[in-house]
Amino acid sequence: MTAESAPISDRYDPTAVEQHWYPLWESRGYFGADPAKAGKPFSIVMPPPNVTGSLHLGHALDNTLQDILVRFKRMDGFNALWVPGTDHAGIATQVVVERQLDAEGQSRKDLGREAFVERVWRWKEQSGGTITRQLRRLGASCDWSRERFTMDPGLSRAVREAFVRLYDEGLIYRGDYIVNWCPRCQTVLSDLEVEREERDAEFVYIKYGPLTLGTVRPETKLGDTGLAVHPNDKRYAEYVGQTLHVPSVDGEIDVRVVADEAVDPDFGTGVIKVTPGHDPVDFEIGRRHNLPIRTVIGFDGKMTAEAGKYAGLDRFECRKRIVADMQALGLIDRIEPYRHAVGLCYRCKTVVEPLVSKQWYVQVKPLAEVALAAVRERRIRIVPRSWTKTYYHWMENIRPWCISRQLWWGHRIPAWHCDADGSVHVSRTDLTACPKCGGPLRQDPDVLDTWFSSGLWPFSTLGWPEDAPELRTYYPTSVLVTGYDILFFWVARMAMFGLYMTKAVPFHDVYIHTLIRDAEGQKMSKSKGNVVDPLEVMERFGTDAFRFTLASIAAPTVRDVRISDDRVESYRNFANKLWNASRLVLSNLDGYEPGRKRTGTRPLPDRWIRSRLAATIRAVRTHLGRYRFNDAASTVYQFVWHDFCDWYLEMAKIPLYRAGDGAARRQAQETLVTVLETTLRLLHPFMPFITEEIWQRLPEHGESIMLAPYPKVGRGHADAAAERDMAIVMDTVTAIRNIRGEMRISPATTLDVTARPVAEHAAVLGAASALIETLARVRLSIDPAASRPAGAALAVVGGAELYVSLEGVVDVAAERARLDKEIRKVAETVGFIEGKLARPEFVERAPAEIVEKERQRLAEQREVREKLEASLAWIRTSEGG
RNA sequence: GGACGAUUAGCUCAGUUGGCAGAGCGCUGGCCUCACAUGCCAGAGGUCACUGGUUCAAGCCCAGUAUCGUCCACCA
Repeated sequence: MTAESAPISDRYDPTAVEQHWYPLWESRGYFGADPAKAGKPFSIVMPPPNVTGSLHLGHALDNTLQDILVRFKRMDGFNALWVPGTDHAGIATQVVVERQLDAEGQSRKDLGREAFVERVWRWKEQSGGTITRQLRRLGASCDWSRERFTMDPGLSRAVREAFVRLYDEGLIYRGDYIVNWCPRCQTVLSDLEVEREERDAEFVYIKYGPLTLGTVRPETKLGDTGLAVHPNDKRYAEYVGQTLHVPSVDGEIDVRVVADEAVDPDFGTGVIKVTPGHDPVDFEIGRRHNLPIRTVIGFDGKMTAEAGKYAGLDRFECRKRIVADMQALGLIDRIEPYRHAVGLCYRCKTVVEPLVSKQWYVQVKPLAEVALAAVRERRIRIVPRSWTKTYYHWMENIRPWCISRQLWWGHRIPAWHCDADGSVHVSRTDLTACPKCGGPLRQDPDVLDTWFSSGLWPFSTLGWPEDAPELRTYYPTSVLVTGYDILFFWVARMAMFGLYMTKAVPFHDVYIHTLIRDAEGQKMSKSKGNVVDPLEVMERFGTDAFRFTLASIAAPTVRDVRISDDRVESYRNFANKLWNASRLVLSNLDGYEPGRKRTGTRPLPDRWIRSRLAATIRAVRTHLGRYRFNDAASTVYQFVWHDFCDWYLEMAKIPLYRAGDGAARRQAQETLVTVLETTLRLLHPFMPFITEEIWQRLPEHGESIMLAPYPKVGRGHADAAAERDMAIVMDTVTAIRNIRGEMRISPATTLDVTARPVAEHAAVLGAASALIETLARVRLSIDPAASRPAGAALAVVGGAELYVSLEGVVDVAAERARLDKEIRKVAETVGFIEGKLARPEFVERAPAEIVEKERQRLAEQREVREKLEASLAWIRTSEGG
């Protein structure tokens, strides 16, 4: 495709462009990484989305940022790898399939384990491609040939390896403890999987013989095996050690009174009932004092046979009944309203029931210590730093991790039970006969917590436990990019497992980005109906605009961020701006000779824009290196729109459109092409599609912009003199335009302006007079000795006076108002600086350069004020006369 | 009960080591100027939540207050 082919539309049409380039990039293998290739390795593993999920804004942000980094590094000569993949998401996926079955009037039990798991695999095959297709739509340049799924054979092998190693070292064990049980999902949950929610409840004061105590869970009264008070509580000292026979709902019961530090004497009556079977605190108290466990609520959430006449009742139904019964028996002292936090299953929001059961645990304490040290010693760098404290706090207070789940979808625990001799065997390979007695074995029915396999992700995806070349080249990975919501779930687990399994950090940097909310600041959720669909946004505004929005939103210090159409729209306009700027360049290239070396010195605007470009490149590289995506995005935005389009293109039109001077024209063409081409490469990681499309239309281009080098800045690219001189020109133009605006003079009118420059600016203004004449629509004469013509407005720019002749007649009132305003502004500044310089402390203590700068500024501003005031006086006299 | 974050223009938000307050959108006025009206030019608009402190100098550092938000936590 060339500039000479079909006319280019004045509207950028993202859809066609995006559909064209992605498949081409992918099929040409640009995303593929080769461990044997040259270049310093740079690697990222994608946080694996749920295999059956679809793309939401969080994924879009997360993956856009990763893609920006990977495209940047790849262009910059690194051997860059981005591993994509998906997670089997045990409980989440199982819940979805169970709902499907439910709609068909079936349950997983009806199907049986094997058929159910088969069904989940089918669902995975069916919907599994959705999110990866959507990631392609987003432009994600990951190496799809290395796509992984947590239940792939290789990764499953890694899971077993990890499990066996931990078991062999005594860090995995099995035991009866109180757990968080979800009666709906029929599984245990880890502490992290329990959400807290404030709810209104009743605080019921129950009489236990001579003692009275408050509880929010009266139904667990049936499981009480003791009462507890604080050891120092004198009120109840006489009862400690006694066993009380007290009337209850079902005759008399025996409860032993114990003294335990866990009781807060100032809360309620200072007495608590101890139900070791249904409360974590009570469980611990029970253990300390050898109180028996009575389980009165079953795994189904209904009262057990132990509950006597309440057996079979739903636990909440039972609560109401038991309160009514106690009231009838006069066992209730009083009831108070009470607000407290209840634990909910993070998947289905069912109230979690604490129950005692036998589960598998990882003793993570020793792993956590190593993971803690890695962050403390900065071998893992968390960005922004403020998250390290949260990480420390969690790691320091870590408790055993319950890893077994009573689910069917997931990695089955590699442990086999022999019913004959009761032995348990953990193995990397499937066992069929008991190694001890030769008898039959059955595999443990439970599966592992999803996060167990995700915790291995950074190295399991690279071939671990094999000594794979990928692992040797790309591990430890360079950076992990994720939201703070899974800092504990995932990042902490990877840190622990990575260090334990591989003796190396799994990643050098962890970049924790913001979470996205809707325009009202609400958390997005399907139930609220406020979910912004990224695909719809891409459809409406284009992928590049969407990506740029996400990058501009990613400020490192921000926790939550909102997204609104306005913002995406403005970046859609930005893409369009770039498109049209390119159109201007491409349609003015006749006579341009690509290979030709430039001759002579460049004109000021060319030197200036090249210097600005260099500064922009430098800033973008710095910002990306610090994960300041928003700063990188806004820097390049400012450069493209304001420096390049608003100023340089307007200036370049002069040599471009003026016939005759071929050399000047070619010089402008060379700068236009160079700056545009470099800008496209600079922008490519943010806006991959439009940059490739335009780049391919340039007169000289390679195979793909993806393979082109990322812009670098050499010494000598910065041109301070050009920037300083251009500032004078730009200020002059702006000052004249300002007068034009204030006076309501049509832009079509050419004005006469006389400049009376200070000596050092005379040359600059002289050289740039054609520029100023065009940009400000004036006829400019420069005269160091000029005096003010009659009927001219005045502007003061950098020491120079500009007399803007207004067709001989100044709109006196307007000019006076304008001058008044200017003078007020300047006077304020003068006063401010004078005040500052008047204080001896400032002059004595502040650095000399700052004091000197202030002095200079004061002199300048005073001069400006004088000139403006003289002009105002002059106006007054002409007004009066 | 802890911890963390936020409070800056009408709105949404930047502000990296203290040295004259910034952007986008919106608003006002003028422009269909041969890349772009998804545009151009100009402009208005801030006691940087509050109170103290440190400093020659504070949006930024320190202490406290208020409001909002998030996470963690076994006061039943």
